[in-house]
Amino acid sequence: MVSMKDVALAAGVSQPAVSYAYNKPGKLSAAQREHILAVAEQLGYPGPNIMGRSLRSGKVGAIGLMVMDKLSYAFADPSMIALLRGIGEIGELSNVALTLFPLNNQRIRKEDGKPGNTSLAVRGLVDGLIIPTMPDDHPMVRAVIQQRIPYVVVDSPMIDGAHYVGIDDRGAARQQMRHLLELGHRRIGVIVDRLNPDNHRGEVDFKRFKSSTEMIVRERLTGYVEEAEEAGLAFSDLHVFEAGGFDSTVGQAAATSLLNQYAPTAIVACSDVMALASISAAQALQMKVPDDLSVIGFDDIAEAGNAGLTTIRQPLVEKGVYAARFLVDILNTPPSEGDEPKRKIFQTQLVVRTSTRKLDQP
Amino acid sequence: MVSMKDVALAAGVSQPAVSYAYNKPGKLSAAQREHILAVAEQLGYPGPNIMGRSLRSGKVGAIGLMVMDKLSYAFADPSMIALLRGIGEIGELSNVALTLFPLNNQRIRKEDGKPGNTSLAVRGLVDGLIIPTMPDDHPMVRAVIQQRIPYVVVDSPMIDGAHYVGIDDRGAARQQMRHLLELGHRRIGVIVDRLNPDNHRGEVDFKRFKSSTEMIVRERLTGYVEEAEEAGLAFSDLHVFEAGGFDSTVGQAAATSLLNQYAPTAIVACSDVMALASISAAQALQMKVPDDLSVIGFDDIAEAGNAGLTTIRQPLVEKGVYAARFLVDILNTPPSEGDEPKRKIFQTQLVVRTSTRKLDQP
DNA sequence: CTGAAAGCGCTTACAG
DNA sequence: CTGAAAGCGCTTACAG
Repeated sequence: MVSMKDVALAAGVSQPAVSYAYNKPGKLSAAQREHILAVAEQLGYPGPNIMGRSLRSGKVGAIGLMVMDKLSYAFADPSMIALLRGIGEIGELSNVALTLFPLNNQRIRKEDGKPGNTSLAVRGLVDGLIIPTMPDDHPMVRAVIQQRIPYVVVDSPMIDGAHYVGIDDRGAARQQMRHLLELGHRRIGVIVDRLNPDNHRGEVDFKRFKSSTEMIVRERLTGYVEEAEEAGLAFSDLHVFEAGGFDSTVGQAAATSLLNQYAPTAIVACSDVMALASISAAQALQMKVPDDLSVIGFDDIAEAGNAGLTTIRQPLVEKGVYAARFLVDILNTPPSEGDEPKRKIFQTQLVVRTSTRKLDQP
Repeated sequence: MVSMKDVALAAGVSQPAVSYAYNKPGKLSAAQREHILAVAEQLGYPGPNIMGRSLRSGKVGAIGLMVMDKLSYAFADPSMIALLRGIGEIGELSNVALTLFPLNNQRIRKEDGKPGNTSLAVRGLVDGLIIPTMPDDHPMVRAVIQQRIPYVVVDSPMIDGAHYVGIDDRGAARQQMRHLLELGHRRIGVIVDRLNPDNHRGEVDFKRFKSSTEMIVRERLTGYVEEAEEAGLAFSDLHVFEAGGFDSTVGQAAATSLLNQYAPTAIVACSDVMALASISAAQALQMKVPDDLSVIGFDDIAEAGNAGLTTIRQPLVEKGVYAARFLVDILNTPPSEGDEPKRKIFQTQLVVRTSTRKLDQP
């Protein structure tokens, strides 16, 4: 690998002169600069090495995205893809690379409290991080804060003083539930993806609901319960089922259990993926949507429109745009005392399609 | 930022001792090591900094993916997403991060040949690269080769001695065309996404076909032409239209022009996105698929199944798996003389659904 | 098992 | 405008 030293030697100048040729053209005469670059070209010198540069300057030129679970799951999740598209739009404006960190790769502080390898491989590889939808108090998030890596949270966790992009999850969830109640439904089932990252599947009792570490789902479920209570329904009337994951397969399993056990007339799902899985499950049981079952989702991903799914629209791509923009702003502006954290709470919107209908009076 | 030096000072040991505590436990007594790690913990030392480490060791712990065009386009492209899923599956096994480099961000060698900034920001940020579907002789690919960054090509360009993952594009394309010919179609239109990255749109003449820099599309088009010629049709009988991009919008525009100008009974598309766009265009013109128009795609993305699209299935995810596996192997095995480049050519398969049918005899 | 030295490639004060 | 020095944080021979 040819380095600045080699170029300097061949050009008959000092090594810093080569650095100036690339980074501070004003410090050199035009002739000197051209000579150096010509020699570099001839030697096949590829330009300043990022590692050397960033060790000195502290800047890398990449931003990172934390990914819970496996990377391959993330790329299978439409709402994550939408977020990535949004981040990508800003990333390219700002000329940075985007690095994805699957968290299940990272070695974290040992649980037993003994001194262990607390390494977070993020450090040094990126200038800042976007943290989307992590559980409360995840050790990785603690590590990021402790290392003072600049970061922006999308959706969760809500951290005091952190830059944040999200929506009013509880309010949107109430709107979801209200829609079904207004259509006359009272026997309503709920499908959530997961309340804790422990892959638990099945019916959710009050205790598990309250102990949830996933803020987004907990907030939505809280919204469902609040809205239902105003209509005279208790938590136990709702029949909440947890899929234990984010994909269609586990969603269908959860919905099948729910339908078999409680025969609801409507299902509220905490994501479109879960809602579409519920529709598949219903169809497999020879039920027609919306004639035999109303289903409402959350997100308004592209497939929702195709499938005629009634849902809550949230600006998935825009959230990525804002998160990336916030992060780039932070990185370009040295922090000073009294800085307010940047916050953006987007509006959501009920989109009524054909998967929900008025309950026939018996 | 607390560094090894600080930890060493506080622990009363040399700085290399701290390094050993993290990386070569055998070099220290257990007591010494525990003491150092305890002090590190107490100081909030986050572990060895990647930049410092990689400057010495030459290893980063991340692999990169080159992305033509904008990052946000890539995340909108189902076949790119599938590739990413495959790469993700291996990445997590090997405990590496995945960095995406949008090429339109990268500064490349000036076209005029004058000495310029030839920087490829990739260097130093990743240990190796996956290069998917780039034009022949792209300056970025040349830069990668010149800098001796380990890389694996997916689909294109075909480079002598390069590690490679792909399919038999020409053969698969012939199969596509053969399917329509066997159904009796003779007035056949072709929709390709793009033959050159110059955003040209419209009908493609023989000269443009031959000057294409996009190997994959060129190969497929060559397959169409070869197969058609065996059935007595010339290039000019095929009415090839170029969308000038990869998304549905430009695909619909191209298909609309094709349908209006030549009223074909069948369309061969070089991707499922283009095929589905063609179906939309046909429907907008009050044509029924397959009654008035047969359409065949390429890729077999998820939407193809839902839409009943006849297509060529290629293992999109598996290509990512192999590319990542190849790269990880290369990085873990020092290269030696006489190494054969790794190659994997996957089989493809015609999947007949409901978007194609036998041409009614007039 | 332990410590002091050298150096990875670079940038940035600093002195001429 | 130009050059020599220092140092970013780390790892790896090398000597004890």
